[in-house]
Amino acid sequence: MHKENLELLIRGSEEIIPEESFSEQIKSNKILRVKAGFDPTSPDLHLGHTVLLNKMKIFQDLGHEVIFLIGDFTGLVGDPSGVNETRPVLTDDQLSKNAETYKDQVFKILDKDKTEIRFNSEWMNEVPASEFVKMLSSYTVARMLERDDFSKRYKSQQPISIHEFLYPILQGYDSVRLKADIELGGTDQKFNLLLGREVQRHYGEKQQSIMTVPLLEGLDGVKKMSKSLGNYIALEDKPDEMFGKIMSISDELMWRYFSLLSFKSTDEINSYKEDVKKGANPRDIKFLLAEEIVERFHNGLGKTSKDNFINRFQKGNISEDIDEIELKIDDESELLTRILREVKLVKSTSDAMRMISQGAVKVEKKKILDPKFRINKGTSSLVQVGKKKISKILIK
RNA sequence: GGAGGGGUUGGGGAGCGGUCAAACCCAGCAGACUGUAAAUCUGCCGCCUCGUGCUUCGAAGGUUCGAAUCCUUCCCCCUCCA
Repeated sequence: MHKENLELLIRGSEEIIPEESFSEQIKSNKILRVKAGFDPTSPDLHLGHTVLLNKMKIFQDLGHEVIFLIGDFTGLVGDPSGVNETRPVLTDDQLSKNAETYKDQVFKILDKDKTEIRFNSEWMNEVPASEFVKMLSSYTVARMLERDDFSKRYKSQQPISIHEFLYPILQGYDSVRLKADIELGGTDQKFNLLLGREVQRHYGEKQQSIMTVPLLEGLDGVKKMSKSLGNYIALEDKPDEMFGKIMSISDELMWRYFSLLSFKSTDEINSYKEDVKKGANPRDIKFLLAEEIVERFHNGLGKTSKDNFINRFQKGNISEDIDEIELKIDDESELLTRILREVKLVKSTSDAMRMISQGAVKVEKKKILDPKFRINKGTSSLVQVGKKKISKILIK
């Protein structure tokens, strides 16, 4: 029983420190407090986050107390992990808004009734200065500078603000306040997680064990999935969009996604690999992945998305249920370039001009090459820019 | 506080009085080819009313027919010394 649980928890994780105390904790039969922190800087949860959330869910299913900590206070500081420049400081307003959005999304995976949601502003706003000093004395500048991202920035003469040193310490202090037994995080969080142990010791508390999970690469297949890099698949993405994004990843990356995101068994995944080796079209295997994931976040729509996809890209049909956008104009007709900009199919008029000159723009499936092309009032037309951007626009 | 170096279009990084909307690389976008994959090739990659148009090179002034390039002041970053 214990052994099985342990295996279940370990599977897919990157590193557990220290391993012995972790396995003892699991074997102890005690209900453990498992903490994972989220920075409310990007309001959209994406697939990258789900690797961690899924792990949290497993702890939850085994009866442990899972704490979803929203770092609204630490968000003011900004996590320096893996960043080569100082992060911009967010306003209170942005932070609270982002935090709310998080809450809505996280229960697509976690069990609402079994999850403890906390904000670290809860205690951080009340910490007296004397306590703050004590907290900061738990670590040294020298050790802080050993850390990879800091030392790189230091060497390459990039600025490091003092408040950035605070972040890992504050995160560690959260563990003290929450009496965390285990803290989970991405591999980029290793330093922060470990520092939590130091802070706990400084406060005479039991030290947490830490578990890191792999970081999911973004659509580009190289950098980690993140909102700021724009290479993400959001949980809130529409089914067709989600399906399309998954289909656009490279074949290589697909296996990575299978192992980190799919709930299919390892055996099953291996058999897919065999199929591809024997000549199966990787695209068809990718369909399975895309369908599974869309299905998970949009109940019952996995199959529909797949059909839409095939229809649109393999058969060249354009599905009927494209949202129609209305655009009001003053004159009897309007320049296509302006329409494209208004409807946000392009980012500027200049961009529209470029797209047209490159033959990327189609109206009612006919390529438009005239930069002065106009559309009359009262017509509804299907407008495409490139392969992916399609809108039905009603000019009023 | 002192000495020196530096801030250029998303990132990196040239330019150092006109030929600069600004080399080059990366990222990105589009086209061809495809499996909306990868690779490759081609083009684009500030803004608009698309013109010998307009606004850019940390900010504000100044010199000049002409400034990203020179001068002044200010802001910011880095290094060394204190």
